Formats: sequence, C-alpha cells, structure tokens
Amino acid sequence: MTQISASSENPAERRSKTRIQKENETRILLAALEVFSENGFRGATLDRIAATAKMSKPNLLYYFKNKEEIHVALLTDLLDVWLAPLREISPHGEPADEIGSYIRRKLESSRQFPRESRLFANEMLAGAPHIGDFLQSELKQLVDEKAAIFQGWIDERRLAPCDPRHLLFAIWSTTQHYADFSVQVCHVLGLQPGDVSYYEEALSMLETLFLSRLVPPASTD
Amino acid sequence: MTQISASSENPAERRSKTRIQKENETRILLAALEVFSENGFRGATLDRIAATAKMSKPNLLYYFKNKEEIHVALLTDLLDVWLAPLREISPHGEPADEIGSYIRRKLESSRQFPRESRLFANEMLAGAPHIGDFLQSELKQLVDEKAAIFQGWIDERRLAPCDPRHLLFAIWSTTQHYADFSVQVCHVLGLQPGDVSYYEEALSMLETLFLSRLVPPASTD
DNA sequence: TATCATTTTTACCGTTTGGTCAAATCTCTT
DNA sequence: AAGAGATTTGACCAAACGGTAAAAATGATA
Repeated sequence: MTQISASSENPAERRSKTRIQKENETRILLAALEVFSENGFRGATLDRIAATAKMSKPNLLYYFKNKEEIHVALLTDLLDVWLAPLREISPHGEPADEIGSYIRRKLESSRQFPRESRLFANEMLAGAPHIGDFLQSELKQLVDEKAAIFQGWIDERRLAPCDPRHLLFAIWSTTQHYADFSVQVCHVLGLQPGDVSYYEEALSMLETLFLSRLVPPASTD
Repeated sequence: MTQISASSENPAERRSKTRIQKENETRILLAALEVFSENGFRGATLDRIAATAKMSKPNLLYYFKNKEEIHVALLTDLLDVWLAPLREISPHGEPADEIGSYIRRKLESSRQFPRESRLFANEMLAGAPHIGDFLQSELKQLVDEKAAIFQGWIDERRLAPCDPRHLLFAIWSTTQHYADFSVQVCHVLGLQPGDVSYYEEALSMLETLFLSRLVPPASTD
C-alpha cells in the first residue's frame, strides 16, 4: 500500500516539503522579492520573476498558484521581521537607551533588508491593499502598547512632551529612508548606487537628532 | 495664404497652445499623476490613465506620444516644486528659524501635494531610472550648497556637529513620510484613509524633534 | 530495476497592454 | 457658410501578460 504523502495537488499544502520544493520556493521568493521591491505588485511580472529565479513560468506556478500568492507570502514573512525591533522596547529601561537601541535595530534592519523595506514601501504607496488589515489590527495594537510606554516616560518627565506615535513615525521614516531612497542618498553623497557605506554617518546623525540636542539654546552674547 | 501655426504634427510642439489643448493636457497630467503615484511607472497603464481622464486612449496619445513622455512631463513639473522649499534656506537667518521654517515648508508641501510626493517615492523605489541625472547634478549641487550653510553654523557652534546632508535626509524623510505612508499613519492613528487631520500633530512632533530636545539630560537625583 | 510520485517542459489560451492608422467630427476663422 | 486645421473616434495590431493542460523527464523508494 502506497503512503499518502499529500492530500492536495498543491505542493505548498503538502504535509512535509521535499528538498527540491524547499529549494525552489526559496529561489522563487528571493527572485520575487527582487522584482516586487523594485516595481511594486502591479509593475512586477511573472515572466521577470521566473527569469530572475532561472525557472520556467509554469514551473514557478507549480509552487505558487498565482502572482498574488507569491506577494502575500513575501509580505507575511516580512511582517514578523518588521515588528521584531519594536517588540523589544521595554518599559523598564532608560528612555535614551531604549530609543537609542530601537533606532540602531531599525537602522540595522534597513541595512540588512533593503529590498524588504522597499517591498513594504511599495505596498504603502499602493494604498496597502494586501496588508491594510495588519496595519489596523496587529500594528496598531503594538504601537498603542509601545506608545503607552513612551507616554509613561513623558508623564515622568523623562521624555519631552510629544505624541509618542508620531515619535515612532519619525524613527520609522528616518531609518527606512536609507533603504527606500538609497539611490537618492548615493547620488547626493556622490557614492556609487549600491554603496551602503553611509550607514555609519546615518547612525551618528540619528543619535544626534533623537538623543541629544541639534540646535543649542539661544545664547545672548 | 494660410498662416503656419505649427511646424510639427505633434500638438505639444506647436508654438501656441489652443484652449482645448491646454485643457486636455492638464486633464491628462492630473489623471496620470493619480495613476502613476499609486502604481509606479510600470504598474500604471495608459488605459487607466485614459479612463481616469475620461478620454479615449488614442486621444490621450494625440497629446503625448507615449507613456514615458507623460511620466517625464510629470516628473519635470515636480522637480521645481520639490526643490523650492530647499532653495529658500538662507545663510543669514538663525539656524533654528531657518530649519524650522524649512520643515514647515516641506511638511506643507507634503500635505498639499501628496500624490506628487508618492510619484517621487515610486521613482526612487524603482531606482530613479528617469531622474537619476537630476539627482546627480542639480539636486546634489543644491544640497552641497545648503550643506555648506549648515556647516558654517556648525563651525560657529550654532548647530550641533553632524553631517548636514544627513540632516537634510532626516527632514526629507520625516516630512515626506506623512504623504507617502499616509495609509499607515491613518491606520495606526485610527483615522479614515484620506483623513489628513494628523498634520498639526506632525508639525508639533517635528519641531520638538529638530528644534528642541527630545530626551532631557540624565539627572542624578 | 521497476514503480510511482514529483518535478519540469512544451505548447498553448484568452486578456491586457502600448501604440498606430485612417476616417470622422468638431472648431475656428474668414 | 465654407474651408482648413484641430480634435476625436473606432478598428485594429503585435507583444506582453497571467495562467492552464498534458505530456515528458526526473527523483525517490522498494
């Protein structure tokens, strides 16, 4: 009697994945990340993804049933990575330490996963058609939770009065900028596109901005 | 003898534009801005632009010879608007005033022209295929010029030591974020998508961040 | 090595896409 | 009102697109 290794024809839904399956899914997702992050969902094509993955289009569609499923798979993988640095913020540390290390984690994430960052940015620009629910539920909840920590620090005068959620927006935007607008950063700094040697200067700037004081108090010399 | 009103068949190259021509070009650019800013260059289609402009596709192509020409026209219009706030920075003002008013101009620009901001962002994410030259020449030059002003203030101890170009990146990213990631901002704040009532809070946050001090000095109570 | 499931390919389909063409219509001037 | 030029339209095209079907090739296992 033959063993039932799968209940569905869809390889993605089989109980245990074969070696080839694991390899190919990884290759596809990697290629798709490249293409989606550059052109967005609508601008990406299965042909380009297949070509990038060095695979025929029908073979690609053997592993993912359509274009959307690949995109959703990428976004789903991404969201955990995305929230991880935020989750680590603790109410028990010093504000400067917690915010500082959050910035460092976020900036490091931007350096390590620039394509993921651009994938996310593309989804935002398109109006978040695939992750609107996530933003409204999981992200909002986590932000509310962490904003409460900041608010506590503000009440204790350990942080300047400000809207904690907007403080998070400022951290997100400044750190992700170095991945999303990398081309612009390079051109303005006179670097080759793809040269990411600016990350050290970036960290220094953000620490000055968020942790210390940019403009000295007016002196009356 | 008939008057020569144009030397070319292309209406865009005629010496003086007719009323209809002006109206239709505006309609097309407006529609194109809507579509390009949401889906990027590759994700946008002439059919959608035509439909949005309530115009047939061949009619649209009567005014612009192809998809790329529309896109370039939009970007060209945009770049002036984009640089205007930066040009206004003066070496003669107080650092806090100059930076503060630059932030206000940039944020106002973000509120007034969110689609233009997203158009620009899409172009960056795609690797700036159409405005790479602009970034390398005009933008870099202007940034270098304004960075020199900041550097002067730093040398005079009127601004904290930092890389002036990265300070500009921080201002750009935080202000543009409210246009580009508007969906996320709304979802996190619990607002309806399109509700831009958060701009006042945003300004307040950015003034705190850039002009005052976020984290108070460590006290030794 | 025979067998069966898995993987890959070839050939294809209907639709969408960017774009053309020539004819028809409209607008403006005289 | 008529003529010339400007505008609009419908019919069309080739290529690119997302996706399918079935056969062929490969891999694992007994």
